[in-house]
Amino acid sequence: MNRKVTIYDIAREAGVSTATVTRVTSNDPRVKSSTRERVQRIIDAYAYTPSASARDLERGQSKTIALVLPQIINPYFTRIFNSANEEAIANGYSLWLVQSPDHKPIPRTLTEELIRRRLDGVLFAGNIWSTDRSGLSEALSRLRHHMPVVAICPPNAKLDCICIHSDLVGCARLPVRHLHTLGHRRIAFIGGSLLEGDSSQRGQNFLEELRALGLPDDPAYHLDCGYDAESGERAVLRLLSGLERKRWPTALIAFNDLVALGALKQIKQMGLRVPDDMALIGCDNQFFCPYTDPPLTSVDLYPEEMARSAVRELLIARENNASSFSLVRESSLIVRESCGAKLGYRKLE
Amino acid sequence: MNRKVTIYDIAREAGVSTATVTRVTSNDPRVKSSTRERVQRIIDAYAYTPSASARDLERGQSKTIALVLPQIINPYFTRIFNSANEEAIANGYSLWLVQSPDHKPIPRTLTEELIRRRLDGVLFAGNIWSTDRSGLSEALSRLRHHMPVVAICPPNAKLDCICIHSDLVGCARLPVRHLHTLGHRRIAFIGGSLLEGDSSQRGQNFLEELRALGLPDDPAYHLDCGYDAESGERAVLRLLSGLERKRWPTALIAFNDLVALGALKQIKQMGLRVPDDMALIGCDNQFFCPYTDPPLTSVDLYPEEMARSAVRELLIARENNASSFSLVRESSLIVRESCGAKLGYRKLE
DNA sequence: TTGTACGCGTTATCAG
DNA sequence: CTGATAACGCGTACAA
Repeated sequence: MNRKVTIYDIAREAGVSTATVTRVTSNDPRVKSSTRERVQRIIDAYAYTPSASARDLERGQSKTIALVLPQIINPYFTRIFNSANEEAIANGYSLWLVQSPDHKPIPRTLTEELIRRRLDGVLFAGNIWSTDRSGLSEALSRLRHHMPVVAICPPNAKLDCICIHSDLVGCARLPVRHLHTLGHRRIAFIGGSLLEGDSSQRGQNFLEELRALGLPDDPAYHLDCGYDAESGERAVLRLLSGLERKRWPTALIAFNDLVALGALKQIKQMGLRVPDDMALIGCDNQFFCPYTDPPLTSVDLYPEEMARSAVRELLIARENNASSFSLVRESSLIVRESCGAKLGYRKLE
Repeated sequence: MNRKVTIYDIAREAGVSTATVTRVTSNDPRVKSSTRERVQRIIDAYAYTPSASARDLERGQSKTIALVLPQIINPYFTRIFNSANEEAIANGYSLWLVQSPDHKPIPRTLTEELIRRRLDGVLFAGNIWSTDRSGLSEALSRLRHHMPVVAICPPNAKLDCICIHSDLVGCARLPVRHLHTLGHRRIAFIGGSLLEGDSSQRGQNFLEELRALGLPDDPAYHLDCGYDAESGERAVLRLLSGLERKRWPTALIAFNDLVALGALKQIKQMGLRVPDDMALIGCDNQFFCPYTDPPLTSVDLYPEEMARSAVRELLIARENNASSFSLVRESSLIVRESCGAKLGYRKLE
């Protein structure tokens, strides 16, 4: 951890001006090759590396974009990070991962930090628009004042930023239709929230789909709960213990695969078989889906593609700055065994 | 995205010097409260935020440390990130997550970038010391020249940096002893590698433990393979199909829970029951362990605590710069059902 | 092809 | 308590 060697040291040692050193480090062709070699030798000898902060200061930008996530434990977000990271790097940017807890206002310190660093953009993902998140629009508009903002979330005019959204309709329709085709009539939805934030969309669309098919949308058939496995366990227990047996749903749709994982355990624990007694469909098509018992049917929202597009939009928006909504790709149902289809199983009413 | 407002604008508008503005933004007490208020008003009105790069340039440091991971998909690394991130923030630092693929040299561009940014430290985790990673020592020593380096990895003198390591002995001993106590005599180990890199330690310790207990350390009983679920599936297939039935192991230890997940599926697919026909123990105690069927017994290495300590060491090492090895906490066996103990199951030889 | 000189936005120092 | 001014390390016109 020595004294930092600067461009001056190199210039002096090589007997050239700092401008020439810069030309060498930035591969500017306007340098005699003999000079270049000499300078490069000194650079190597001194292990000189230009300072990023000095360059950023000069250029007025950091070549970095931020990804703001509520958490990273859920592998869904991991996939978003990975994909966004790749795309950023491919475009010569760095990605900075920041966490901002769900269901809480975006901390003032966070937005300040983003601005302070003169980031070239921010990408939000994951339940941004929760109702208990006061001051969200203010935070976003303050950010927008300084850099392009893209959110992976349901289209929302209030947000006034570029929204990349997943296929919320398909994501509800696909599993409901599938189960309906298999003969199911009493279908329940667990997890997320019907009232609050982005995630409510999923539940709302589920209800609409039930109505469209003329199925009962009994309020007892949708339970709000959290987003993790434990929530899934509890939700199933609560759902079934609240209904007399003959009104039990024959199929369950979970907000995500984590919830499904918990639900699966609880269903089995209650002595029910999946899919025979209770079909189950999750969402996100996570890595563990093929490995549950039975393997979990799930909806793939293609988060990687969303993240990639989001980064692209961000980079484009640096010129043309407008808010917009766009869907990247329709979701698809990945059929495994937990829904019963693979087993040729057909529910008899 | 307006023209950036600088400290000069604020100073001029408030009729003070830039020094005073700095004093206000940095809460320096040596400012008359009336002046402070006036300046603060202007700052708010203009939404002024000091530039991080200018400050970094002046101070010669970035208040940021890097976490270098081979990947982030494996939730084990997610936990490390989370914990390191928290600890960094608690100390007033930011954490920058960087990926550098396994089994490949650390790219020159990466080390350059770390130095260029004048980071205050680097934290490596995850199979750093793989043999096919040429130039590792060079890369590390180059980094060490500029900033403290801490690695979460088995102690290794060649690395010449601070090593925080997990309890590699306990991590092998615990499951072996446990299975031995339950009556198992033919125990196999799958996943990771016995030859290459950090992960070999795990396999080596496993073998030693077998010998210590006088158990057969048949080479057929340890299979190298990858680190994910698919590897686990394949490993089991390969293991069992290579042995006549009477020589089949009665228990399996997997390199990690992902491998165990795949193994579990394959074992069941072959018509074997877990734990009755084949006991199974994983490693990392991941979130899905309670939700496999049967719930997976696993070893907890407490990666969160390692990461936390690693960050602390890093921050301390900025003064006192020496290489050292240390173990943070002993691992423990989290007993669930896949090993058979909970069921009071006892293997008869 | 090379060098000079200035600006980038802050913070720190020192003088008042 | 406040102000002037010199770094900080680099990129970039502009001049040579």
